[in-house]
Amino acid sequence: MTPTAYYSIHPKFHAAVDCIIFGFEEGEISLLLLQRNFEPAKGEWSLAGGFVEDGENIDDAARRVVAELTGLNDLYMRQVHTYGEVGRDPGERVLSTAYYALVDLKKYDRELVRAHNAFWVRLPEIPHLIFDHDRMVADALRFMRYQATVKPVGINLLPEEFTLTQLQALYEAILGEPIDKRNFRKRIAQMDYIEKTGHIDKTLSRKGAALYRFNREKYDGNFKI
Amino acid sequence: MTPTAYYSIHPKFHAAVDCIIFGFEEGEISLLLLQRNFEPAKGEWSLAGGFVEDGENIDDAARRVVAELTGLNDLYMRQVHTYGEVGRDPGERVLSTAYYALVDLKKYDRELVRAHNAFWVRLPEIPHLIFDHDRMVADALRFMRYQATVKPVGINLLPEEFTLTQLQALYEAILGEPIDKRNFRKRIAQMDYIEKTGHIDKTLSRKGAALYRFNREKYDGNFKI
DNA sequence: TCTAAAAAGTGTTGCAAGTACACTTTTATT
DNA sequence: AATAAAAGTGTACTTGCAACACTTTTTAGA
Repeated sequence: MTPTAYYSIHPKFHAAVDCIIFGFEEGEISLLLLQRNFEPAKGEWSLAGGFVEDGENIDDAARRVVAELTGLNDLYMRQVHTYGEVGRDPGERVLSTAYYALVDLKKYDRELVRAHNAFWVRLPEIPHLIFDHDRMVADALRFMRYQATVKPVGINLLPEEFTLTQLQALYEAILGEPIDKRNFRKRIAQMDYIEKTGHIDKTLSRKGAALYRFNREKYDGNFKI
Repeated sequence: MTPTAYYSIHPKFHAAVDCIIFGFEEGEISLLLLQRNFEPAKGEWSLAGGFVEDGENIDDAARRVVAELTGLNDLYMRQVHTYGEVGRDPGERVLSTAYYALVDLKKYDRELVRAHNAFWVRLPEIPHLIFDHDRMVADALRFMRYQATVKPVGINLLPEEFTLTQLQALYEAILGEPIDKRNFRKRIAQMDYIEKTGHIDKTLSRKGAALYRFNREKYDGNFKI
């Protein structure tokens, strides 16, 4: 068999990425959903998705989809799972790889979102989605919550310098449950990669709150060996 | 745009599954590797792989690849990750989803393995593999080891009734490090889904060892709520 | 200037889980 | 009867996690 025949006897498929784009603002997590204005499933709610293009890495395709919709680059983005059931897209056979991303709701491009017929929906109010997108969201949420207990997921959602109160609000939003303030601060104190800057933020409190910063070098260093 | 056009303007790709098939016997984990007798990369070592076919779920494709090579069905098998770098397969663009499986080295079909030019290689002796297969193995191993700390990965590798010594040997092989016998037995005793059968195994020891059984109903029940 | 309000900040105790560690019991074999 | 080989067993220490409430600081407004 020639090299070309080795490949060509096998079928090809559309490869999609579906992005579970979580937005964070004021202690709440939202999910970016699109109302489809095309078939199949026109009018129904779906995740932000797109097709992988020729010459495009699959991770880059996911980044592109998020950027096209929100104008945001350089996000925290992770692959969740690949869904390859035969009938999952009733239109044609499509293999879809799900990614989740976390974006700052203060920074996204409102025009782009509106132009795509997209809307931010708070987690408890998520409607039923098309195809297997409900399952994708559930899988992504579980994966993100697990990761948040292990690594500093979502630090990119905070300003460069942030207070511990802000950080706690972020984690409470991600995990979906309240955290004890003293225990939280104890845990953060053990992480040498979250360091006090010496600056004080007075905008959110009368007393003033110490500002902290995420030190990526120290964080990466913890896993080098 | 017609529904068909919506799909057809996008490219299609070959979809592969690559299987990290771990075999267990006598306290050691091996990996099933193939020496490729076709281009590209003829003569080099690779994972067991195959292409997803029309009308075939991707999970089923992975099961089929393992079955074609070992004759074994109904294994513990989990999706690890999808690799979609543009140049990962130098022949053509192929998106590959990696799965890991755990099989019993006493049960596989030797003829099938030989016919496929495949060999079991013990973990420390794994050679360099083609493409990004080295990374796949590393990812799968990390994933399996994490899972083994959380759930009873690999119970299917043991006989229906097994001794705690056998179970410990399995976990030591998976995790790649020795485990304290007393601590291990304490941990197992807390798992109500691993239950004593009342039978005694005398083949492996003079004193005789109590036989245990994995109770799937009790295990699944632990996560129903 | 005194008071009230709002957010930041701070320790201790108990419990559970994990880890380190070594000897006794049982029985088949010689 | 002695030996060998594997099974089986308990305690003390450490560590991480969870529960829990008051004080400090400062500004805004009376």
